[in-house]
Amino acid sequence: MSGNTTRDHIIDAADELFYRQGYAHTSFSDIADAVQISRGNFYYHFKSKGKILDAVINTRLANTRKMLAHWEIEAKQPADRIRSFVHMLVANRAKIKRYGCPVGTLCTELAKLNHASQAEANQLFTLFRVWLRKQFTLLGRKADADELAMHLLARSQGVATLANAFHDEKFIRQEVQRMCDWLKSCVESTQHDVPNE
Amino acid sequence: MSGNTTRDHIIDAADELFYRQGYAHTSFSDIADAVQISRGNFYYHFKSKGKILDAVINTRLANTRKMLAHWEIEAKQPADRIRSFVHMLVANRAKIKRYGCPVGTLCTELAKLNHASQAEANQLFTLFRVWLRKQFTLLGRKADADELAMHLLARSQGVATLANAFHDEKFIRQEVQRMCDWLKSCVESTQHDVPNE
DNA sequence: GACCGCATAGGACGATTGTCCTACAATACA
DNA sequence: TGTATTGTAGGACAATCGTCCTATGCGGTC
Repeated sequence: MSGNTTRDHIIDAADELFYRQGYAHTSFSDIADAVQISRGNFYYHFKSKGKILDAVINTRLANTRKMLAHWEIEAKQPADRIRSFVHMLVANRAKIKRYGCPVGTLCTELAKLNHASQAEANQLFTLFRVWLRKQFTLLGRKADADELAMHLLARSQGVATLANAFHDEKFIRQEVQRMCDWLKSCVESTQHDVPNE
Repeated sequence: MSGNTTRDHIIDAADELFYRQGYAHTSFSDIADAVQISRGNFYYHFKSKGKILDAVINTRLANTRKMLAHWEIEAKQPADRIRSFVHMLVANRAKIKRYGCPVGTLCTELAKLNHASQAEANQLFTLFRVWLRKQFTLLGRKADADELAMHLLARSQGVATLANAFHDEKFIRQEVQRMCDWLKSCVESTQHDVPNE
């Protein structure tokens, strides 16, 4: 994913392991084994485990920003952009089924640990929230854009949580269809309010 | 909550701590401090940490069954019963804001740990799922009762996750209102399909 | 009072954790 | 070739974990 320095390899391996096993349950030995590096040598690259977490979060933030920007370029219509967001659930359905949502599960875990990097992890949610809000505003729903953004964010979180618990990919497809229907009704009711364009 | 034997006190304390801090992050010392008991003495009551978890899950299952049965007695109309479920989010909003949903966060954590008690914890979800399905069936939505049950379950999970991440109680109220509106439209569309009663 | 079973206290145990330290290999520059 | 910088290996470390063991106290029953 990132560059090919040892530091980047550590971040990549930690990213994947944090996702699969959780942050607290992933030890230095786990990451060391994945990167094929000595455990003690870690502290040359990162001063503490928390610093690795911060680096992973920052990488995720950067990747998310790129993805959101890409969706804006790819689709001109805000409704299509929002569909890109919703469709992410389908695209990642196999991993979501096994490990849940990378953002949601990390934020949930850090909240329980009362970890110092909670706020930074929550920025991942904020990134999606602000972006969705922007799209709903463009849709002509300025007044309740944030509410709609949070609503959609919550629904995707719920889908990921249950798909993970019940190990059910079909449920993801089912709910994505529902979300698309809902989005359609959002657009239609807006077009009804606003006279022409 | 439960009886007043030492064993019950341990289960109660573990229940609360597992909820607040997570299972893995809660040590025997933590529980021992809460119950004011010697750490080593634990193994007289439970052979392993996993056994405590099982006991906690079984307690939660029993309490959930009681709660669901109570909701059925309290309300005759299935729509009102479902409203009881949705309203649970509002009733527990303070704790949900701080610690998320007790069921969702536990299942998510056990999935990451690949813990042996995953299936038992997921039974908590199943309990709600089956109960909701029953209510939607009574509402005359037999064909898609399970889909509607999962849909509502997912939405409450999403609400809990985001309310926790953003530390936002108002969002809970907002989404509960939306769910009630959705439920109303469910009932209305059903009455429209079925001629009379 | 002697005895027995339930309950508890406190500590030993091996393993694992995150952290830190020092010695060695490799590369670049003089 | 000699030297300095950068990266790596491997282990020591204190702390904490879940687990287990043994000694002690408390309650009844003969």
